[in-house]
Amino acid sequence: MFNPEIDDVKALRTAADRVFEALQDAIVRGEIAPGSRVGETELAERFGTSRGPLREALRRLESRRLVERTPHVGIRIASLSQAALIEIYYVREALEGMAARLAATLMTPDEVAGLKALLAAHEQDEALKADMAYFQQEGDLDFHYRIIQGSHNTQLTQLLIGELYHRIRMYRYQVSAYANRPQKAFGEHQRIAEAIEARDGDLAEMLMRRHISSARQNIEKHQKELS
Amino acid sequence: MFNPEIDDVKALRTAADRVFEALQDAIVRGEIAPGSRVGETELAERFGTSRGPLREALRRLESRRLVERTPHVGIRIASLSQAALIEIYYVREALEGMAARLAATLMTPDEVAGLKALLAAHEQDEALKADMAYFQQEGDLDFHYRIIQGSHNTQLTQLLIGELYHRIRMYRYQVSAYANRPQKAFGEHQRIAEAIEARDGDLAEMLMRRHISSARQNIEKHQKELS
DNA sequence: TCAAGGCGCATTGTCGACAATCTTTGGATA
DNA sequence: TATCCAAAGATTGTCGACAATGCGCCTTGA
Repeated sequence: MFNPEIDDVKALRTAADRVFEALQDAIVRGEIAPGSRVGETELAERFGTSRGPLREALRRLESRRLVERTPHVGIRIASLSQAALIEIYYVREALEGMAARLAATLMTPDEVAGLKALLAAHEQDEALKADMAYFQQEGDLDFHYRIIQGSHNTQLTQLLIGELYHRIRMYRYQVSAYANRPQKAFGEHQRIAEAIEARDGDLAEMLMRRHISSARQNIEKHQKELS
Repeated sequence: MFNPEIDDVKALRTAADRVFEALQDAIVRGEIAPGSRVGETELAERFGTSRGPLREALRRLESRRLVERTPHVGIRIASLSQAALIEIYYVREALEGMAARLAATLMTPDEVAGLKALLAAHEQDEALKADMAYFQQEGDLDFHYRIIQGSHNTQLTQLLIGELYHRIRMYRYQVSAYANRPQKAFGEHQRIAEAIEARDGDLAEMLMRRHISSARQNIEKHQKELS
């Protein structure tokens, strides 16, 4: 198998990079309470480094809006408000719609085959553990990742996977996943995949936008019920 | 009187923030050659600070993809390839299309009036200095900025103005602006504004996407001619 | 003459200490 | 009793020095 520790050292040489990933992971997983203020010394100690590399990591996390910083005061872990989550879904709708459009044209046959295989696996899962929302969520992300990468647009991919998705995942950990209409979503996934296989960019974009728009409306409904 | 040094300190408290903005500006304006390697000590000296704050600024610029960093080797100023520019235009098309859609619904009457006033001013400019491409470009950005902010979507605005536009501007400085079909673009701007004023989100999005798509195709044509 | 290996230099990565700023706590006064 | 001011404590911002890594040059051997 593989040794994560050695692997880490080889993959991320500098302490600043290491603490960046570790801290990002801790924030996304909710191991640090959102909205809480944290001291630099405390964090540096926790991750076994000094404040120098830590501050570099914080600057990068600030760019990704995972921490909020106020000069001379300190940093606090970002908490994704309900309003911000809805806003992100509009951004997702636009970007992933475009990704689906591009994927319909640019995905290689191998990538299309992989997408179909993923859906087949999900179909099995769905029969077995229809109510295990967590795996549903992760499977959902896998599906979306593949289409985003299928756009063959590096800028688009970096923006979505490299920046937005961390915050979406953070929110999912916070509210431990809506009962996110799994069977309905699965059907939508399949029709999107079919449109891509048929190389129909217009349709793929439209279906993807509806898919994400539905998810957003679902979230909005839950938010209103809970308030 | 007033002391500019103190004033600087008041505007941007920390040296890291100051050097971040200054360096970003220098990169976007092309004052530092794209693709060139630069030493940390050299940069720190240039901006009158030490390497600590400079490295924090570099991390943020790395997040914005304005510099590329390789561990233990150094940083180089990003150079936007032609392929990357095209990719960014697809992202723009998706995001600004969504912005126009949202703006049609959410812009306040004041904002709509401001947008129309801006276009009226551009019409005057156009008559006076029809060939001054530079002002055309800046006017173009003003128009797009207003619609983006009119979306009232903070995430969308941050993504476009806070991240993407810096790189687009950088490219414009590099190639000192295409003769970017100014009169045609102006007409498109006006029709977009009309759609927003009519609160027609579908139309506003479609027109904005066509507008940006045309610009992209124009750039692609120029790229092919020059190669 | 060319290639391979090692040595030295330059640059980046990290750390601990010091300075600057904010927050809080305590007390004095209205 | 409430409010304002001041001083102390704690936290962030900055700096210079030291360690670690990579790169280039020189030497040495075939």
